[in-house]
Amino acid sequence: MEDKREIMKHDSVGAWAKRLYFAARAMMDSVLRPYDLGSTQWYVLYQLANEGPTMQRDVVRMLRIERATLSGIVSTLVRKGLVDQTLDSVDQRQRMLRITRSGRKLWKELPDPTALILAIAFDGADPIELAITRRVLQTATQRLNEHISGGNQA
Amino acid sequence: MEDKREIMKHDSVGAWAKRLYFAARAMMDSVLRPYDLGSTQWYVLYQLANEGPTMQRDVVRMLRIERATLSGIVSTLVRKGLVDQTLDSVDQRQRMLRITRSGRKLWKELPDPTALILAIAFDGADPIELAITRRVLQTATQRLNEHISGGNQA
DNA sequence: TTCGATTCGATAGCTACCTAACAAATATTG
DNA sequence: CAATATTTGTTAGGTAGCTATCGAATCGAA
Repeated sequence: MEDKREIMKHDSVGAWAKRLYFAARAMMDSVLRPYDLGSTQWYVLYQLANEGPTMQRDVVRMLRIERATLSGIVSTLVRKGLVDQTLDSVDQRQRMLRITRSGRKLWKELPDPTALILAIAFDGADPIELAITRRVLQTATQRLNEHISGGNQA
Repeated sequence: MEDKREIMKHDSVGAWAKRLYFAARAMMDSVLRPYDLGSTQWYVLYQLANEGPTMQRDVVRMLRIERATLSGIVSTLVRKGLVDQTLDSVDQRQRMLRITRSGRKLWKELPDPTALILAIAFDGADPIELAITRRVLQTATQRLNEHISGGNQA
């Protein structure tokens, strides 16, 4: 009764990609839990703390998530008082996101969970093998994405 | 303004693992959408159709998800009439899951989305590179998981 | 200039994951 | 045997993703 299939079969690359993603998420969540922050909330804060005020729609592009997803995350951050969201004066459709004072204060206390994950997961790994892995994953991802857009549009 | 960080930095292995997982999920979802089934629901059906009735807690182990997560998925499948859930006669804590007649009927119409994903993503890829990739991902996952259990318990 | 298309954000409703807390059943142990 | 511990499943509440749809603002083109 051994385990067989998660996303895709057996112990395929796909199954391991999923497991790595979940392990990394678990680590990130456990680092951020004391601060009551989710992982994507952290990314938004990172952006605003390091690059300054950003249009909401640019954050969508950078994080590669849907507008609707970010909309919820932003409203959570606003509710917590970490971010504020104002109408852009030129284009009234767009919203400008800006970290608040208390957001910046929290940000200063925060560890960088991504650095920790990188260190634990890949420290000492062979750079060549890492490069191969990256390329294999990237190629597979591209193929799937092309198939989805191609198949649905043509 | 290029994209920087998803889970972990830049175009790290971790970031690509996440992207591959989401691309595969998107493909799986799009194949299953006409049948009104989610990906994990499909895995549960797969198990019950191919291995026969299974204890709920064994499904938890095989799918590597939390009891609470499966609980919700099972109740969805029961609501749809695809699976039934009965008390075990010996151990009244446990529930036995069994595919229903209409579940089996649906199962016969269903394509295998995992085969499709494997074909699109990895067909023609170098087996050696795939093996390397699998090993890199596996090692990284193990390291993260060890760190989580180790760090929290010791 | 007006009418239609596009863009941006919000909302509703869904899947899939998680933790925490609880109740019931069973196992263990003093 | 009784008290305690463990196992199993559910519920509540949270995060993170998605699609579909809507309304408001803006842009373009006839």
